[in-house]
Amino acid sequence: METYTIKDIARELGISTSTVSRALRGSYEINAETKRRVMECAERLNYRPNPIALSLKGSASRAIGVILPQIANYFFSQAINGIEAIAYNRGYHVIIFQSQESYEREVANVQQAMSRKVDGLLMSLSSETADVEHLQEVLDRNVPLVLFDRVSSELNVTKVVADNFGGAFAATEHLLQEGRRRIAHLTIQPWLSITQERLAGYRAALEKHGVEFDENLVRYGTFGPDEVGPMIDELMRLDTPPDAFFTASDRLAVGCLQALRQRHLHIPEDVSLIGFTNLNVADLLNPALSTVVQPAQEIGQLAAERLIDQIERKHRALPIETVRIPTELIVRSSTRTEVVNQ
Amino acid sequence: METYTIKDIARELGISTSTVSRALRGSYEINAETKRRVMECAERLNYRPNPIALSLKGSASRAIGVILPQIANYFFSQAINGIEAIAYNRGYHVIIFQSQESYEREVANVQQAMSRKVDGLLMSLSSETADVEHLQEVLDRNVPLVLFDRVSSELNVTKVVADNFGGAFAATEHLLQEGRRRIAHLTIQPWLSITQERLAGYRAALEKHGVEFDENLVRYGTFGPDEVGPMIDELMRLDTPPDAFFTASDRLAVGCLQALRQRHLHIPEDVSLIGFTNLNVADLLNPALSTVVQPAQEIGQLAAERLIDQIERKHRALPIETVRIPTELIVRSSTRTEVVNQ
DNA sequence: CACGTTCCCGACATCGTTTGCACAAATTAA
DNA sequence: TTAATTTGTGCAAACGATGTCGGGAACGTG
Repeated sequence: METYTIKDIARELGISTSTVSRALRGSYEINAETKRRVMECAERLNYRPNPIALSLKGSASRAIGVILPQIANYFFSQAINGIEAIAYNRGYHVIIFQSQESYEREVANVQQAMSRKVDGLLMSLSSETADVEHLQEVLDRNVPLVLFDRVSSELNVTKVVADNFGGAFAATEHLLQEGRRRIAHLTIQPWLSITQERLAGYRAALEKHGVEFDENLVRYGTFGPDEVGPMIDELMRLDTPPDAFFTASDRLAVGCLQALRQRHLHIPEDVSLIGFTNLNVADLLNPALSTVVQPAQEIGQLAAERLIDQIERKHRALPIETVRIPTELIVRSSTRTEVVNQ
Repeated sequence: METYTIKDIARELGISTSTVSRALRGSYEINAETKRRVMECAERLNYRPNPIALSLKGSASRAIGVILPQIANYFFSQAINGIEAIAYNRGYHVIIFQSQESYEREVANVQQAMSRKVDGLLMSLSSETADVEHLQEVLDRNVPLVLFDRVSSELNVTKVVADNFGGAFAATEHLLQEGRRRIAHLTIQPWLSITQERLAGYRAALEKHGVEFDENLVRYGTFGPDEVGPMIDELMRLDTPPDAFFTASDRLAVGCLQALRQRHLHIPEDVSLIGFTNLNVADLLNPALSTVVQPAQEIGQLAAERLIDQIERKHRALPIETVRIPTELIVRSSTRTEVVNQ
């Protein structure tokens, strides 16, 4: 099958390309009969407008760019599903870029997306991203931008996030109610919004229950597969070692579970463990992992909806707001000291 | 920051756009001094060529398209990582499309990718895809195409796959050596290449060990979350019910584990279970899941390498071949009848 | 009959870049 | 000195689609 252009239709019908163009987009100033013939011919040749040419002209590309740290991550892959679902329904294509947690690549991705003329951008910041100049440029160019999950307070745009404070508060309070007092918090880079909010929730719960905050129990990092173990060893060597772990990400929760088991620390007898995760096999783990679940798919959906709303009503600026979606605490064996039914 | 074009440079320097264009790409027919001035100016304005315009011209876009069933899948997300790594090293951008296991969307994705002028296409077929006409078109347009994992025998292109036969053979033989005789095989759509190869490996192992093949023990399907349970009930009601399950995908392995546990069937005492999966938490499950591991990342890498080789040596056609990568059998508690050390 | 409208439609410029060709100036050869 | 060649540069077309003009035909109105 060839690719036909508006010219082929014009030649076939012996009319000009402008007429074809207008007929195709149903302009009122084209004769109904001409329109019909053009439509028929386009149908017959299986004509598809060339989006590249359209983009060159500066019109809408009906594509939205999604830039996020990495796809191989339960939270993000589910968020993408949410985004795709909405975008598809509203007639947009989704182009996905991974920053691989690298600032440099994030900047390159933004440039790619801009120069491929996406109609809008959906982003979750890389963990290396400290300044947001590259996003300021996006705004300067008047390209709609919505941030989700990993957002920046320096940017005045619509954001969609989970209720990180509430989730962390609930998790910590749950551990406290189970009688834990030395709760370690393993989390990611300190400058990320989600890190700060979760830490705040953790501290608030401690305070409410009269447990003193001990910064020795909080660890930040990227935590590759081999780093979790040593860090746990370090924590367990403290004068009063932790009796519970609250981790702030998927990878940390799994890495922590693995490391604790390798060290023959029993969960939840010796220490209990709760994660902030979207792992869909959390209940099949050994022991079943208590988690704070973030509605990843819903976050993706809402972010996509806001973005497309902005794209389509570009004239009348939509209000900028931060949408905060509740999280859910699911208690399983890894934090339950009573009899376990599984 | 504005976006500058070749015209701006030309105006700034009082020369023509053609000269700028040629200077930028280092044409031998441009004065060294002119070149230097152009380079300096481009540098100063932070000039970036507009890829859209380049694509319109029909030249390389330095982007490759990846079309696969879904991202939220351990195998595919790891494969994407492999693809990204290679593409990035060789200076290509990756544009990802999900077919969501829908033929219709796969076709739309192919069209999108073609009209966005990707330099090549990497694909894993949706489970609905029975004919490959839409891919024939890709070849007709002379766009390099490499298939991975879910491939079609009807297409004469380079393919990168796991050794599905060998993996299934090893898994089945392992179960037989553990004394199992009624091995159920839960698999996906029968027309997919991977399904057929795995089934063949399964049969070959049975045959080698003198166990008769019973087609009642083989089930095909898409298996949504609620379908695995009823199917297991059905199998367990057979005159001689299965004493082992061999599943052909990530989702099936997890779904099966969940369903078996809900039914209080003990693993591996009552039935044993082995999966064909890339689940990175397989060893943390309860019980730890034996698996045939496919080197997903390596498959992605090899596929990307082959594709880029083809793109860059388009003139001299590279040999078409099928690369088959060995799988690895990892035995864990879910199939081990002896004492379990986990 | 002259002029204004309306209705359809085509010519042409445009977006940013590459490229074939022409052409002037400078250099070399005869 | 004249002709031929080389060197460096600009003009214009092309890619596919849109949009601004403006023009021809048919009609109505004074």
